[in-house]
Amino acid sequence: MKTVLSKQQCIINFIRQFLVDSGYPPTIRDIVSGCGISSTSVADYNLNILEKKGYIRRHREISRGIELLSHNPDLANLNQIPIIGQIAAGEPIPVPTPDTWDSTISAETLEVSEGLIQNREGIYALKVKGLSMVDALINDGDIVLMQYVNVVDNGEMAAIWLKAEREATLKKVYIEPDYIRLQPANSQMQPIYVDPENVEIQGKVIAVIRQLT
Amino acid sequence: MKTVLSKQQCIINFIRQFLVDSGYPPTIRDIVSGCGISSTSVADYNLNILEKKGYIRRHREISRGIELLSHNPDLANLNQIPIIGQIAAGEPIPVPTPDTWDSTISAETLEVSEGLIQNREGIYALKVKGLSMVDALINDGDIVLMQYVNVVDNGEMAAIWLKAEREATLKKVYIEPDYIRLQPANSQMQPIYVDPENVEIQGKVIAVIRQLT
DNA sequence: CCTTGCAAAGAACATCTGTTCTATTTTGAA
DNA sequence: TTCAAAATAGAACAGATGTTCTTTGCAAGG
Repeated sequence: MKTVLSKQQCIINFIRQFLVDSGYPPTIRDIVSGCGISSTSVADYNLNILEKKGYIRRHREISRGIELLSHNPDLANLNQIPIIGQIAAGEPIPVPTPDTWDSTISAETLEVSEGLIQNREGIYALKVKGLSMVDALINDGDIVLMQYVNVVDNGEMAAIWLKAEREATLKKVYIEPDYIRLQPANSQMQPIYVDPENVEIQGKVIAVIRQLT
Repeated sequence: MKTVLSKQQCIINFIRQFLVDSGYPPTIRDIVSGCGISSTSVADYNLNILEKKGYIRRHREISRGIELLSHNPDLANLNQIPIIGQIAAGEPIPVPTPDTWDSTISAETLEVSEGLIQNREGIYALKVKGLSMVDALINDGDIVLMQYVNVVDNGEMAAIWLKAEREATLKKVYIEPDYIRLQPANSQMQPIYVDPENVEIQGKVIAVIRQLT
């Protein structure tokens, strides 16, 4: 199997990894050996192209003067999100209210990078139990990242508790004159319409994470 | 009158600031001029003390080999995964060539916590384009975390390239005596059976991440 | 076929940069 | 004060490292 990554992409990745590992940028010769390049001039050549394309900035005449422009890893921050329970059809959704928030103790937590949850408050996670959400493209065992809210904008995916049916589900919510339309995320499925009185919004979905073995 | 900041304190601050400003660590002579020190040997002398005290790590014989230890533990368990392209039915699975480079590669990366990818090698990510993977519970715009492999265990979800159909797809793969069974992740869907000759495995799916607004 | 331009190899070069050595000054305790 | 340790100066050295130049291979276009 031949090399899958193009030379320039390999260089970018290598610099990024080197930076994380070492705390300082690589030399041209580090890149040469790290990316299997044959000559320093080839690395130099490609670095110039990468600079022209805007991926890096080079500081001439300065050793290790390669600055990665795309991303500042220092800003990356991991957040511990509590997995406070599971969501399944026919079971109540265990949502923490702001006052009970602090006392919530959860066994599991999820590590999420800052990018997924941008400065948002009231984030928690639920584990999906059962196959009742497949129409929302959510499988058994998936983790849904949630944000605690009372109201949602039209079209946002939210955790809904249908009082009459005693059923929890994840759907896109559209508020229309006489009823609320719950649209599955799967475009091949039909929406369902429910009485606003019957709906209780428990939070909106920020992200879905499915981990396979 | 004495300087308020001790020399060593000044050095630490200078290194930190220099790193933020430049993206690479300072040389000893940068420190000399930045902290008003009179000789490189003095800077060297104090850097050694700082290393002994545990504030920095020095990499000998390496230019700019000064690593600030204070902020690094957070970075340790965060990984930058390159999003190297997109996967869609009817398009080749992106093996980045110089032309796909410009349009797709981007310096786009995904920050993933160590837990999601446990010490695995050859991890990359693809963005799913189109609705052709809904039977695998994967939506338009989802990110799939992939690992390069040639063979997969029975039941693992993998990126498949069907040569005859010229179609890329994500399915669970089961190798059976005379054919390969491709099972959608969605249990409501039927499997398809294909000739082993027609199948090219491009990598297996480690995780699916769907980010909603 | 020839030309042109991109990409790559390899080597030589200039200088950037950490290290080291010795001499000198300052500090702090006895 | 006196002396030893700590800290500072300055310079020279050796190795690390970016740059540049020439040559070569290859593919596209005329």
